Amino acid sequence: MGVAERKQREKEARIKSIKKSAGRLFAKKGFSNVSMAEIAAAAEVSKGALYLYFKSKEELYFSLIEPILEQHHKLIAEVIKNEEEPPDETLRKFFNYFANTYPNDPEVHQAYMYFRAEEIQPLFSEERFRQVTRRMAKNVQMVEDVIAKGIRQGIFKPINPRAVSSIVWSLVMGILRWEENRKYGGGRDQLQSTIEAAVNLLVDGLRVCSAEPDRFGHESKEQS
Amino acid sequence: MGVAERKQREKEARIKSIKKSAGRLFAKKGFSNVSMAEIAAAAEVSKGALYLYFKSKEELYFSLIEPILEQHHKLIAEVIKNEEEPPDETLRKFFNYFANTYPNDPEVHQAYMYFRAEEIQPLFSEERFRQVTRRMAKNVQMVEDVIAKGIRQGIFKPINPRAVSSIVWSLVMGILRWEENRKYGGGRDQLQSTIEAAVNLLVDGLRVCSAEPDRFGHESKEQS
Amino acid sequence: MGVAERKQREKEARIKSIKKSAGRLFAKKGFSNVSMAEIAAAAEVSKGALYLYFKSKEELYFSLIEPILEQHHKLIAEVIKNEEEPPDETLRKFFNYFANTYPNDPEVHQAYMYFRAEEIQPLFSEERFRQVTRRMAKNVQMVEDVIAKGIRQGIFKPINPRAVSSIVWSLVMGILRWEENRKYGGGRDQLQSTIEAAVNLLVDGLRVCSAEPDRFGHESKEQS
Amino acid sequence: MGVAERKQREKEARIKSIKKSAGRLFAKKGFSNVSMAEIAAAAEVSKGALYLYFKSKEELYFSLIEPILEQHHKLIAEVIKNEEEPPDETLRKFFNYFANTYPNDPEVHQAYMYFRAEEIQPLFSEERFRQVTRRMAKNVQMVEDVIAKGIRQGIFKPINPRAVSSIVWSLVMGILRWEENRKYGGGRDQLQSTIEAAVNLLVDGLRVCSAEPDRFGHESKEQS
DNA sequence: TATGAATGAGGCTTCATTCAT
DNA sequence: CATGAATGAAGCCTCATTCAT
Repeated sequence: MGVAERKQREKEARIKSIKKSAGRLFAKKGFSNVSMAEIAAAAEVSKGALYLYFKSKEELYFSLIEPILEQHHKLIAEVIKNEEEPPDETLRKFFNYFANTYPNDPEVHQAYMYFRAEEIQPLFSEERFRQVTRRMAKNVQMVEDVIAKGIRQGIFKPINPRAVSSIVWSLVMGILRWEENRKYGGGRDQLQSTIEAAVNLLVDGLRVCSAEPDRFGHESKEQS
Repeated sequence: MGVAERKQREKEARIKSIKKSAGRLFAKKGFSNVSMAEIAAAAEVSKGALYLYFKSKEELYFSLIEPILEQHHKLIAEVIKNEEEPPDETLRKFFNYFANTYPNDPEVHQAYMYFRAEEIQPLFSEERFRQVTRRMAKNVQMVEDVIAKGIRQGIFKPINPRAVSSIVWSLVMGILRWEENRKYGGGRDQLQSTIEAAVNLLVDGLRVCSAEPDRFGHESKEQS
Repeated sequence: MGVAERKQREKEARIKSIKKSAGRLFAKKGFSNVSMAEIAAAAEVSKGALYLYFKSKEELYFSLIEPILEQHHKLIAEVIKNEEEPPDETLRKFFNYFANTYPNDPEVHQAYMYFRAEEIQPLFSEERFRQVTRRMAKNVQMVEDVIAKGIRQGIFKPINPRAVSSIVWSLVMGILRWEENRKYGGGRDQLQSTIEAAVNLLVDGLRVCSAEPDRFGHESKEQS
Repeated sequence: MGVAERKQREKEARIKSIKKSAGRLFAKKGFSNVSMAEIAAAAEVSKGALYLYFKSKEELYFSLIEPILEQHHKLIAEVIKNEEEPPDETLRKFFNYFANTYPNDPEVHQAYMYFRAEEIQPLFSEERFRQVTRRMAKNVQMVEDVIAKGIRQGIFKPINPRAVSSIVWSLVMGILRWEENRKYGGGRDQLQSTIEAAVNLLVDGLRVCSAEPDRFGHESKEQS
């Protein structure tokens, strides 16, 4: 029994190690520029071992993408269900979610960011591809809902919520990518502060900029 | 002489054709998923001809990246030198620059977007790589200067200009990518409107949100 | 012009050389036991060159099988159209066809003999597979027709022509294989004489033999 | 003791099961297209267990071939020793032996049919290879002896007995293969009837046929 | 004794690059 | 200059075999 458990643990550790290495590499160099041999070497397993756990390179990639999409979905769903919460707060949480989870698993997040429809589609089975895009679409929809709620509540200006959702996702993904490049270039890690600045700008931009002086004072406190 | 000139013209046309085809393909499928044979076929030249004009696949890629960086640099330099122009207007122009030029040459812009330090570095000579990153750094610096000017002029809130510059670039790059994926997925092309919405949000977010009602009225006109 | 022609000739020579080597190897070791690297080495070309002329290993194999099937078909068709010719003579020609052509191109014939439905099917496209089996069926049919004619003419005993066709093909293929094995084992080449003996036995066995009614009656009892 | 016996029995059952599965698979797909994993799964043992009983894949294959050769040898020896029996009857028995035993164990017989000198030699140790070929040669010799006896007895025409032996073996092997392919193609199983038709034809062809001298003369001219 | 995870050699195929024409 | 056939390294994947348990 103890043996079986240990084996199970070891197996899981191995899978995790492979995923970690693969995620790092995919994130660093993109899907096609990473060879299975490279991944195997990074994970310190044999080439063959990769295929013990993942049917193919695509499967491995997918196994990295999929849980992130799932995770995002859940997170946002959770937040959105909180009807009490002001939408700007929700947005802040959304951004912070990335700022907080990204550093724990940057590689995997990046592999997701690196998802490019036109590059990936020919490599994946149609079903897999659709599965990913559908999930992504849902995630976008949820942000859209937050924005729409804000508009209904009169907190946000009446802007096309779908456009804002695109902007929000573009902004987050863009920043993650940007900061990663910066870090790689030797710059300091400023993900947290950049994300924070971004969400502040965004929320300020979205907000119905009030006429009352004290409102402004209140806002400037938040932004500082 | 006339012959020599014609030959020269033909040569240039050929190079242009190759670049166009290569740009389109790189943008569509990424660097590694495009073969030289594909590019040659698209440009209607022989594989060998590619190597007459470009030392390698990397060189060809670089030849696409480089002028864009140069172009960006010049454009922003131009704008920035216009000391009279309000910085928010400058930002608007910056975003519009992408919205306007991208559709003309989406391939090349995208090839630039795909430039990711860690992916590209192993493919390029160290010198080339440094050249590109240096150029990019300059571009970032120029946006930073615009923001700084806005802050000095009291038009923008006092936010770390470097952070804002990162955000601006992240946002633009993120949107281009995002919209490309959306387009590929069969969605309508909404690059123009998304960019416009984004810059409006950004400028509103940056602006010192005034207490005067009419200022607000003025702003909302711009945004609508 | 001369250059183009020479190139064409060289190309054809190369293809022929590849086919020759491939045929020899397939015949010797079967489809799956031969590697493309082996074929390339035997043909003294690079691995890549194989793919200049053949899309895949299967395609190469098919290119060896197909013309033989075609050839057989034509030959038998020709013979059969000769309505004047006694069927036993036709059979003799059929056997001699193999005895005569096999030594010129033993490898290719063997690659054909080596065709095994269950081994090949999973490796080939459904269409290719059907194409081959259909052609084979036609070839069998033609021999059947010869036998049927002989029976109608009263030259052959009334035996199920389809069974005889199977036997004829089995016999020819069996002998080619058998003799090849013998030759490989160091034995003398006796293909010609074996084939001749076989066809003599076969024709004698088929022929309405005895003049005496009761002898025939006796035989037919045995055969029924 | 009882335990030891049971273990022994279990072990033998296991070996038998492995051989059965392996034979079936080899027959269906050929030597190289069958993986050890496949065999293990079919036999419901672990991959490792295969190597407990067989040193290698080749050894396993050999263990299937060898007893058949042995069996053939014994059977024919038995038959031949029956000096009383008319040789045509012996031939009939020989053919029937295949027709009767093949369906019980088609896999193993086929694995034997696939034995082709040039394919197998590189896979086996020299000693093993020689062992198999020697055994086969003996088998051929025995058929030859039957034919020779028939000729001596005046029952068969005076034809080269060695040639006839080759033909007999070629015919049997050819038919087994042919019928297997037919069956795979969806056709009805006609092994029994085909074998019977074949032996009838063969015996008729071999037999000193006509009562009239000139008929025989005519024939013998053809055959010589 | 039995297992099956792990290994790594080797198979098919693609493709950047060269070079004879 | 231009071509495209040829090369061979490298990529993905399979599988016979081993070995720790």
